[in-house]
Amino acid sequence: MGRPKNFDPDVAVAQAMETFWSKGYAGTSPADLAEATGVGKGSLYHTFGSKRELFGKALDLYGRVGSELTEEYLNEPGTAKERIRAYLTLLVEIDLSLPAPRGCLAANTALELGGRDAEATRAVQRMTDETTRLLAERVRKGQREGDVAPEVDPDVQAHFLMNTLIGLRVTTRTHESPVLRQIIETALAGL
Amino acid sequence: MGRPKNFDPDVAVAQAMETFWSKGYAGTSPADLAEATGVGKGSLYHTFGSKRELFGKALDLYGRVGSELTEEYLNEPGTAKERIRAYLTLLVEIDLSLPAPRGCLAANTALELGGRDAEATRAVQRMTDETTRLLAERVRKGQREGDVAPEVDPDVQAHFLMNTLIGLRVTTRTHESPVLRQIIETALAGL
DNA sequence: CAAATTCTTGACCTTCAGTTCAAATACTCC
DNA sequence: GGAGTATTTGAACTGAAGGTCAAGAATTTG
Repeated sequence: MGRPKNFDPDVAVAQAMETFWSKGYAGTSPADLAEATGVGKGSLYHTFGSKRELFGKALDLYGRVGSELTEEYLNEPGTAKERIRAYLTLLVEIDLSLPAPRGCLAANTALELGGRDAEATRAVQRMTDETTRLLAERVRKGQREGDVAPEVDPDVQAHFLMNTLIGLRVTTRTHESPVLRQIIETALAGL
Repeated sequence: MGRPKNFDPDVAVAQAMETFWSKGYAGTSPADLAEATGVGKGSLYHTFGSKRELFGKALDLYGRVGSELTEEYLNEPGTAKERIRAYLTLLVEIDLSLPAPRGCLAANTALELGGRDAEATRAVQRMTDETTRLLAERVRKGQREGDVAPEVDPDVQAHFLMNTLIGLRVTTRTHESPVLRQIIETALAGL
């Protein structure tokens, strides 16, 4: 009953996510969000309550999409080293293909809101933990399949790779593809 | 001639640096800067021209202090691996000892202003390049002294370590000391 | 001391971020 | 069609960010 929405909230969240990703949380104004979604400011507030809540939804979406992509990509055929290399390379190349690299929304948020926004910090932590889990799982799979040495500690290795990944997505802001490839190759030496 | 300044601009820049470091560029208001420096807003504008220019000075100072610290710390007695371990550990522990970790001003700036502020991006790039250079030099020294294998490529290794360092200073926002130590240890395996 | 110069203070201005709201609009059910 | 409900729209509000400026205060030079 009542007037039907003339926009899809899920689509709007996705568009908001892109905007937050490119411009940061503080750097995105309600006017920006209205423009990005094609929805009036008032409507956005009516639907999402506040900028912060919309951002929360955007972060959640980012986490879901990211972990899906990670899982799929890591588990295509190949050795652990090959798949993790492909995964890291993919993320870097996507970012570099953009007019302006924007890194990882989670890492950006950790830096922008870390400490000052407990909930955002927790959300970021959940995402990194999830990715770390998937990496550790993939390393274990590699050990079962014999392409990763048994003395490697999957959890330690996963934390290390996650840290490298975060670094890469900052380094894309200032460095070019060849350097990034070398970093990836060096990081994979332990596998 | 004229009325003498009743504050030291260099000190004010240092205080501004701390504030930008903790709160980010956009998150720091002229009022914040006035409070942090104990200097009136008007005076700050009179001396530094604009918030952006003050930030530029703060970034420069950060670069100078950082590269000095890096050089000294890396070149105390010990093997390359020991000294680089000590250096990475130092930075992480300093950050963790703070009420709220604030990472690395350069990395924070790369994420906050990367793309949108060409000069800031260049400044950050200069700093990372400088640190990378110092790391590469230290690896070479290790090779001369026989504690680093000759087949290691110092430049590649330095880029890799720099990337790890950047990652660490984001990861401090969400993770605890033991995990960070493991990451450092894993990253040092190539030395 | 007067003149010239530079710095400080704090009020003031403009712009915009973030949000709210009243009125208008679109729909369903009876 | 009218009642009731939900959404849209854009105007309007509040507060603060970033910056400017006129007036006065502190100094050196003559």
